[in-house]
Amino acid sequence: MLRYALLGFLNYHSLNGYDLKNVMEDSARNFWHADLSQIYKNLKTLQEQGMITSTLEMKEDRPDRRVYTITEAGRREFAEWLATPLTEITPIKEVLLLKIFFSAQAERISVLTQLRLQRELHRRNLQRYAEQTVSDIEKNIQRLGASLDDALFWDATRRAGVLYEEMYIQWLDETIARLETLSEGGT
Amino acid sequence: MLRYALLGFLNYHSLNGYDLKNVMEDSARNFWHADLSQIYKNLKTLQEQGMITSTLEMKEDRPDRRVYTITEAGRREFAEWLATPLTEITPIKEVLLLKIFFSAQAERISVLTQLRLQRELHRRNLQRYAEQTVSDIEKNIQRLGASLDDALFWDATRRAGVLYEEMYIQWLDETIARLETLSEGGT
DNA sequence: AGTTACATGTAAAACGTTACATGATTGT
DNA sequence: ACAATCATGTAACGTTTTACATGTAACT
Repeated sequence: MLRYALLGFLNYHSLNGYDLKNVMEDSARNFWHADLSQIYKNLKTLQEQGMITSTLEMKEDRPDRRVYTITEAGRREFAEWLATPLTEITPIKEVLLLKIFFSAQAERISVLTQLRLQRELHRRNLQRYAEQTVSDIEKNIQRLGASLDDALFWDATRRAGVLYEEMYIQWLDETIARLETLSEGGT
Repeated sequence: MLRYALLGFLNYHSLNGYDLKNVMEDSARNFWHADLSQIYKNLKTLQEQGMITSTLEMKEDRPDRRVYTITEAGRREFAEWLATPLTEITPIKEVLLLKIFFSAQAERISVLTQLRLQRELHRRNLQRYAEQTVSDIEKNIQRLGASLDDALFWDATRRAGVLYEEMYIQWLDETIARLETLSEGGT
């Protein structure tokens, strides 16, 4: 899957591995992430498959950069992926829910502490997504040389992040409240 | 992570690999999943580490079953995991959002079709979670020999599934509406 | 006649994370 | 002084998926 993310970004603009990582983190961190070594490995594979080419830029004061450019074959593969509908839902793996599922066996106070900690983390995340306004998206448009059309879709993914965090916080509040009510009477 | 899911279920009741898979699918599919071969491999590792033991039950008409039982060391490791707070949020990887992010480059109609297909899939999922009532949870309580306390936490994870799907459908509706409005004027 | 349920596993490939190695420049 | 930014990569490890292998019994 990562290969398509990389092809997608390179389809706007030629970039090196390090910058790809940063661009991804700035624009897609609420629905996709990859660490640097994974990105480098994928770039190597994509080049071997002829989807991208690279040139080494020599720098005197800074480290050399290997800049990747998408090929025609790469554009075709990417366009094909874009046009192929997903026939399934992305399955979720949510560690907190796994823990909560088994938490009848844990100390009630410990569970509450953990839920409150997660609430704080999600609250911060929500704030970040909510503050990421149109001007931030415009910054990315310039950096990648994208069009105004892109802004619409990018904002839709940002909006998904906001809704997700709002939903998550609502669930945490509900669950915390239920546990607090229980604790009043018993242990 | 899967190891803790397996230990958690075995903490209620001894089970074989095949049944673990089914129990997991029935009770945890909205936040965790694993395929059979992965489960078998993890069970092997857990046994090597002394967290579980196994006995082979010979059957005449059906295949033999290897039934796993949690050890004291296993219970300790599981309890420790339960008590350790998560200091981070589980990062999301959502393929649909990755596609939408790049969809300015796709046919508008194709994007709409894909969003509508996902809406139908999420609608079905929501229905399933909403219909999974208290009686279903009671079934699982009996199957695993769990307590009524567990029902509270299991219902909380079910509720998380409902909220997630409602949120997802809301986002799809919003995004579809935005694209439809755009299409009225232009291409 | 074909599929699903029951049941366990191996092998290979794909995907992802963590640790290590290197080293200059810029900001606090 | 210390941390962060810039920059690329390898090695080892860990996780997950897919394909293969085997075989009976019950259901449609």
